[in-house]
Amino acid sequence: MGSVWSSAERPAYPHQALAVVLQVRDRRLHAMLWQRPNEPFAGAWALPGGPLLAEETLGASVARQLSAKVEVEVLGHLEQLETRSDPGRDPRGRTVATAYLGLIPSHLDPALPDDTAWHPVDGLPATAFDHGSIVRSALHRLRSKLSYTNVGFALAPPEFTVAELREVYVAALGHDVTATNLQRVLLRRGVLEPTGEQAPPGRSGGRPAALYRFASPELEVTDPFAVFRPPAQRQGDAG
Amino acid sequence: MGSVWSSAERPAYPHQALAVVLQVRDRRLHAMLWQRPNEPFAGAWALPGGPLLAEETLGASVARQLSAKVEVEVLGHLEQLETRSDPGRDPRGRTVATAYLGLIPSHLDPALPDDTAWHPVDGLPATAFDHGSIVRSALHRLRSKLSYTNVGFALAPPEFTVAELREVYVAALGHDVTATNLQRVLLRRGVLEPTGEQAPPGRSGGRPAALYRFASPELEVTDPFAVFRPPAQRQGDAG
DNA sequence: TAGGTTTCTGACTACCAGGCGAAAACCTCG
DNA sequence: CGAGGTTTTCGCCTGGTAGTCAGAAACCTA
Repeated sequence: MGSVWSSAERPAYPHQALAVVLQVRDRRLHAMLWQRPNEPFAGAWALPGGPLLAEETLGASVARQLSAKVEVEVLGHLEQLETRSDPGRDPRGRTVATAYLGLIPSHLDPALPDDTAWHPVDGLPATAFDHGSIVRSALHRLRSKLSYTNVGFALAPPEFTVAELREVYVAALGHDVTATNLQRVLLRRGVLEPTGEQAPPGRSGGRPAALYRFASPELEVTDPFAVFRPPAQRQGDAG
Repeated sequence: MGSVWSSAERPAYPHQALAVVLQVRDRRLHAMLWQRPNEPFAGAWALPGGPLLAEETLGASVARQLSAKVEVEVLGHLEQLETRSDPGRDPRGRTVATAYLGLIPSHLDPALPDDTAWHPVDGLPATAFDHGSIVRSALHRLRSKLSYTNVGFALAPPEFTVAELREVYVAALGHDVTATNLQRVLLRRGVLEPTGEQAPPGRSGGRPAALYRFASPELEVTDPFAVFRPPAQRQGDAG
């Protein structure tokens, strides 16, 4: 890197920004994919994305590419995931691709182009390139972060009942979660707070639910657990 | 991406693979840096790395670049960290860089080239490009992973006493850790196991310490905590 | 007003991390 | 050979947090 490289020694590669956009729809977690009309992988489903342009960062690029599919304003969260560099990942020629993870709150239903659709993440159709494996990486990242951060805010509407939030978590995590425990854990951590309002009484009766919101619309990590923490930081140390 | 791009529409960029190589040396966590002889940033310290070649993956590239500094065999762990794409990150022209995190066990002392040296991570010298911020990212990643994975195996010798392991953790985490708690936590999780042997009695007396090893030389994540886990996975549920 | 449905709250259990002190096992010195 | 010092190990206690369950609360419909 310190040396001066001739152009022969500094090969350059087209670089793509890809996005795994996830949303809970109809109680299931979906990924946004578009269907390729041409070879290679004609008919297969691919992640939205495209070339990194000369003057933009990868973050700006992925936002720009996504704006061709949905209004970027619907994205509740966007973070870099990983970079794929297998020389054979695109049969047309070498490209490097950096994937991002994007999340859309469940109450939105943005219009999509004709070639683009939502697919449940369990049971994806045939995918192009290495995009199937990238979606699995994104899934893993999301499920981990749901446990020790407040990313949930990016999947849930601005205000919600505990029952609604539970549906989001069940769909995203892929397994059952009890409403009682979800509420208590998130309240104790301080990531959830009551709005003071009540949801309109249900169609089928029952006690009206209280409304909650996420305390911070920023991503915060609640330390995984208190293991190996400096002694002074603990709380209940009177003796 | 589905369309065919002309070369004007598919700009290409030199791509670097960088490595943040960390090791605990003399009870402090150090990063491996080399000093740039030329502009830009002449005299400043930079991460080892270099250009991604035509037929290699980023992982292979970073290993190849590192082999110019140390024998790659000393690396106990290597994982992708993040990709930097700021168009202005290199004043000579745009490059994209993918950083990796590498770890070397504390009992090794590989020979380094003359321009390369270890620097304590708290108190780095002037760094080139965005490399200082990349080191901070690596630090954050390492410290998180020490809490909920067994990456410690990549920083510690193959066999060690609890006191020795404690020194590694104290250096890497940057704060104190009690030997008692460290031993109990790691044993309970099953990431540590006794070898059955004893360390040679100390120079200054004292009870000889038992030797331990990491149970698995593979990276394993011990679930951060049991939050939002499926009900059936719990153990002591008799009623 | 009675019965059904949904939500909320509190109590109980299990598990895990942190801290402390005593006991164990070794050394050196007198 | 015993006393004192040093280091490690082990057990006990505390506090915090997650999971489960049952009952109370609050609404609807009939």
